[in-house]
Amino acid sequence: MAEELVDAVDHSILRLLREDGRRTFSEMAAEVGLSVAAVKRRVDRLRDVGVITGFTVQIDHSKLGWAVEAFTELRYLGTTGAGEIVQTASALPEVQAVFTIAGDPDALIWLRVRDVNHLQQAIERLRRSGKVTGTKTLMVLGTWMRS
Amino acid sequence: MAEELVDAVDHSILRLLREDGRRTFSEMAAEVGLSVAAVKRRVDRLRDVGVITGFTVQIDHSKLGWAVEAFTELRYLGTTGAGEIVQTASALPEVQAVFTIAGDPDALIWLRVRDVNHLQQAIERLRRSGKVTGTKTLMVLGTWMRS
DNA sequence: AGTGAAAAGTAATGCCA
DNA sequence: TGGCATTACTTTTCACT
Repeated sequence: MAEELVDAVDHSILRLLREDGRRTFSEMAAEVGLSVAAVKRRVDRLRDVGVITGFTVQIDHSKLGWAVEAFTELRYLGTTGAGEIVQTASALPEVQAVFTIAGDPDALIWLRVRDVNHLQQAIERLRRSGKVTGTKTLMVLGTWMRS
Repeated sequence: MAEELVDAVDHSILRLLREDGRRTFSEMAAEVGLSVAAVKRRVDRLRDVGVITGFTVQIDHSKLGWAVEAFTELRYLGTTGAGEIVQTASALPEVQAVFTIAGDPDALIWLRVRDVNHLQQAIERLRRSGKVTGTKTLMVLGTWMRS
């Protein structure tokens, strides 16, 4: 058995950074009971090994006028590869995420749009952008996300 | 027409923070051509008006041993309210997000689990946790997320 | 709204246990 | 790996435009 990649202190640091990605090293150091330098070294290491892939801001998109969310299940021609699905779908600015799926459907697309009219346009562009054979769209009424 | 909540400079700042949520004010100030104090004031304001809801770290969960993702579509008894759906589903630690849906299904649950065995356990707990009448699970093979 | 400068706090680095 | 001390930056605040 190899040494574990992430110990309990690392998990505490990750939890603190999930709650507030701009927490200072000194604040985290006080919480986990290490020095500032030790915490920085752990965070640097977590980035190096790829556990931490980045930091980002959380945005309320409805306040920016993109109030409607939906998921679209896509079915593709049997010859279509996962890479091709991601490439064509992610080209649309309305596409927030692309999940390729085992079985039926072939992909699940997370869309964020201004309104229902905009949703229709986005779905139509999705349909035309690849070898899409069918779609089913789920309109999101409410969202809860962890953290 | 009211004054716009977010102008072009704010959008630039948001883009910079989406790319790296720990960017310094001085770095952003240089990018957008304002003083450090002006950028800080805008970020503070974006938080105050609720456009920015927080900052967080992006994590590669597969490196932490949670390698499997899935979406489960849930159908509930007709009497079940959206609040109840979110409350019961979000109680499971495997649940990453809950989307309540217009029509059929009633909810879409984003799950993150260690392995397929763990997925089965999570789905069984979901089924028993509320007035669930049916489920359909989509296994995620690959994920692409914007930014 | 924005600027510039001072004060306080934080990050980054090197050296030693 | 972690602690400590030093230096360089960054954040924060405030008076002024």
